[in-house]
Amino acid sequence: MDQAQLLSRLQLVFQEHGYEGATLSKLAAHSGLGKASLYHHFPGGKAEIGATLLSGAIERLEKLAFAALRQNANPRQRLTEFVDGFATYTEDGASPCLIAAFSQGSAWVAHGDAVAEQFQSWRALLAATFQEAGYKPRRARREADALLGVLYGQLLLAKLSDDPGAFRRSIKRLKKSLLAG
Amino acid sequence: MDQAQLLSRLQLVFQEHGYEGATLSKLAAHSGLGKASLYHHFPGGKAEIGATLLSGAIERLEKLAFAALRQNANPRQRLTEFVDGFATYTEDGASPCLIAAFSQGSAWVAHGDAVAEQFQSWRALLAATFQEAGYKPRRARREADALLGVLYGQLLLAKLSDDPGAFRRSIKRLKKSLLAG
DNA sequence: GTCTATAGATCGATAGAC
DNA sequence: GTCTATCGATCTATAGAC
Repeated sequence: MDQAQLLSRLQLVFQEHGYEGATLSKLAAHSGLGKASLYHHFPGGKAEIGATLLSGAIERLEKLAFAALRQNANPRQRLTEFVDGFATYTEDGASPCLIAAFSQGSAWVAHGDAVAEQFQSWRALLAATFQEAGYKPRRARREADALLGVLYGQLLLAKLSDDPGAFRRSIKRLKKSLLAG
Repeated sequence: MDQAQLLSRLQLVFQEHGYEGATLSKLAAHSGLGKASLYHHFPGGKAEIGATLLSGAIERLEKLAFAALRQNANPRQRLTEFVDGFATYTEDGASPCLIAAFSQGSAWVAHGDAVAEQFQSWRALLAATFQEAGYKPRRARREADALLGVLYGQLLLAKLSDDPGAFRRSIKRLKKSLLAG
């Protein structure tokens, strides 16, 4: 099994149980490795596994979604590409995404600063793009917050309603309203 | 300390750490009671504490928010009252709300059916109200999903961005667009 | 109704064989 | 690089004094 596949299996455990609920026993069982093998790959134990997954998720979300906002296309085009990228990001099994799972309890204490900084940077980038699209600064920030809120909210909604299609439908809606508004 | 205050303190622990991360030691420490005392009040242990809090949260959300949708006012008026009620519900310290905290891991397995049924019922009620407001059935369901998604998403966003005001601002936005759209 | 003390299971983490 | 065996800490839950 290669590294990417191992990380993917470990990530599922964190997403399913949250950071504190993802015990080493569960991580070992779902990865097919013994506990000691996990410590061979991640000497820092559970905290290092979590940090590796979290930074990987941030990197992937940056590359798939937010990078589109830094390109040269017109602002509304960039925004719809961002939404598409976010949808792609969620397709590798990231139902309620890993970053949300890490926003609770001791995971937040351990890794929260890095997440919070990255998040604020993304938030500012998105607001700047709305501003380029013609919104005044204040309004642009609120549009950015609203868009982020919808994206995260729909992820949770898809799980609560046990309806994966709900997320895809809301993505289509979002793109339409972005192009229209 | 009365029962309501005890439940409120216990709820904070579940919201902070998620269901699996809310250990009896933390629950005892934050409630100011010993572990054995908790078992006196909740013979079923952690599972009963969780179930009590969850059904209380569902009841409160029904009463404060969704009940408004069952009244006789015109549909758009009911919808804005629903949004107001949802905002009120979140003010008793329910940052990312308890129901969201229970949507992970073993809490979902233990209490998920009750949550899922209640949630689908709420979702249908909200869709019906949008339908009364003039939307066709399909469109009404999507408006309902979008609204629920925004509400839940903004809760998470307020935590990630460490900006409680963001939620309040998005509520104002939502009401305006509901009245306009 | 609350406490201390503790049982038995499981936790994160390590040692050492292969 | 993976395993079994095991450590001390912490977990859920209980017993019994007050």
